[in-house]
Amino acid sequence: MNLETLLTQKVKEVIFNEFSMELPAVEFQPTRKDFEGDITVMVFPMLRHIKGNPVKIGEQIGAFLKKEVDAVSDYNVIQGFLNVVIDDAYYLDFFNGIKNDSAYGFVTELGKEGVMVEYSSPNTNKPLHLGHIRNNLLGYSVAEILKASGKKVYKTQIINDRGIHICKSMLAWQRFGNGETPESTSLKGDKLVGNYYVAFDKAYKKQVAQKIAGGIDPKVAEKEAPILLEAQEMLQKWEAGDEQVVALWKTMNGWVYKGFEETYKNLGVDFDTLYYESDTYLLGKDVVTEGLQKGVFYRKDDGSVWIDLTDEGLDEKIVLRSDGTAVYMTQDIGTAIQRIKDRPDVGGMVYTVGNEQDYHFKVLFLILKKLGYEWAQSLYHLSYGMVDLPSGKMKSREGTVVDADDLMIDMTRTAAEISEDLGKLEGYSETEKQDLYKMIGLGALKYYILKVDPKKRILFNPEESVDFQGNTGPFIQYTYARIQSILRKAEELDLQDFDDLTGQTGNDLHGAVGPNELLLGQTAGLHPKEKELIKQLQLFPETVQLAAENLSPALIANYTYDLVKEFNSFYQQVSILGEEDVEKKLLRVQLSRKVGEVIKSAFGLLGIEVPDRM
RNA sequence: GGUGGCAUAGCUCAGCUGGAUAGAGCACCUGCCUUCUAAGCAGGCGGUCCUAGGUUCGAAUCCUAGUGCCAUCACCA
Repeated sequence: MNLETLLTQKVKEVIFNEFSMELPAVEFQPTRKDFEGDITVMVFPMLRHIKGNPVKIGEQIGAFLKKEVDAVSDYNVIQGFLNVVIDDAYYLDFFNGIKNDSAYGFVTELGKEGVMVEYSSPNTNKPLHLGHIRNNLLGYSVAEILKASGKKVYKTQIINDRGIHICKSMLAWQRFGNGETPESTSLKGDKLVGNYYVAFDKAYKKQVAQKIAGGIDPKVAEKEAPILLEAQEMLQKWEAGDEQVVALWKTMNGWVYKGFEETYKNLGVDFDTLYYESDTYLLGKDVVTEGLQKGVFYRKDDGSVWIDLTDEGLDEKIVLRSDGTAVYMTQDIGTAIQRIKDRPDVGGMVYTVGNEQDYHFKVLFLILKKLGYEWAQSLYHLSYGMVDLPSGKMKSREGTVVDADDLMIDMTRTAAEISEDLGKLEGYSETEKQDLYKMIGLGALKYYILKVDPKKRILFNPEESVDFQGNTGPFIQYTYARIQSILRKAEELDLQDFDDLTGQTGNDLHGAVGPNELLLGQTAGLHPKEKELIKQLQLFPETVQLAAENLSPALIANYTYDLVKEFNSFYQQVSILGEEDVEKKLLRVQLSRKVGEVIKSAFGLLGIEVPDRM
């Protein structure tokens, strides 16, 4: 039984004995470092149910716990805080119970019901940028966390592969491209297409300026620029299935997909199923027609279809244009329904989309609820803050975006410079080194982004490089590498001694003392740092669950940082391999190994790899 | 204007369902590498938790109002 549950029972028991009162709950918190003890029982909240002096009540409870609970070795009361000292044996026992559990912290029996996590969902007219990186890292990580918490997860995205923005790039390429291809220019396909998106905007602005100079009203000029009209015409042709336009569209999208694939691969994210807007944009229409009959929607005189959400404190929202074409909302309705059809085991969905679309998703979920879909109540918008530059918002048309590929290259380069300065990679081949630099560079970037609460905006200053010291990815990777170094030496030193480190049964060196009784009979006790480490390890499973409930990788990042800080302090203060007492040495090596495993597991949830050396 | 989010050290951020003297990192200052990797450890400096009320034994945390920043309210996505 979990210690807190046991203590809760016992506290309730003593209160019932003394006051004939059934406490609804008992509150705990970890004891602050400045006081003696491990777990603190809060007496104040009990005063609502029973009358008395908090110090006295604390004393009564403390005495009872010490007498009745083996794990409680002592206690002290300060004000309304009952600090309980937990016996080393309890912690050792706990550690022995988890040390060989390779999936520690994870729920390995997945539930029947699946959850679909959507992320990335880019437009195919320009390359991915820093904003997409945050989106991708969050989506990937949340999917991994949900999986670890016991959910069956499908990663997906909706690729916005059609629309006027795509036509703009296509038209500009036709106009100014001279038949350029990724091959002929050695450019990534998404970059090439993105260039033409910018080229379109340039030409468009020029035309608008000319018209305004010619005395035309700016608003009219913006709508009537010839190149824009042409793009709109192209969209109509695309919708009509014009062969040439569709062929060009396929070609250019193909270039973009290849480029995206490379970026995703470098970033280390993946997907289980893909949805394309061009396949799904018509789906929602039928649903809207149905909803119209059911009275969920209504038609205005001009033929457009709307939903009235004023009862919910929202506005009216359009779901179909007067010309019968679909809007974004129409398509999202269709896509959601299609996904549940495709995967009947899916009971909920998580949409990883920036907070600028909060309203859109509020409306979408409401519509699906009103349409009577039960699963609509299990839809979540993982709404995250924008990534801003010191100059403000990133704008692709103005070229102020931080490109995803460039950023990854920069980070890798910085990691390489630092590593070379430190010069600890003797014996590594050039490819091994490059792999490591990338691992560290991306570790820094990913951690930097994921440690921040998703809903908060991030200010990214390209002038200041992401740190590699302190609360950073590389710091945690470094600690992992240190641990691996210890484990390598431990094996070299005395393989026999550490047999059970690798999970093999091996011969028991210590005669009657089995691994689960390690140190239990000893008087020496645990070093305070060892105890703190075990306590921190204890928190991992609940942290995974909490992160899953809150869809927050930041909780995992912060947990890992605390664990690693604790380990480094331990590492500095006690000798591991230099310890003479064999049992202590063995415990310390095992502790180190477990910390390493948890770092690896936790970072895996963030999509960050860990190195054996660095 | 309506709605939603955010506001904590010079900077970047933690602070779980209200609990003890509000914590980290960066930056700045001081120590520690002939001993398991110094991308580290130990310590110092640094706070009107946006403001004003309220609830409570107790508020950075909950409620109300205000201020500031951001987003959104399009037959855009």
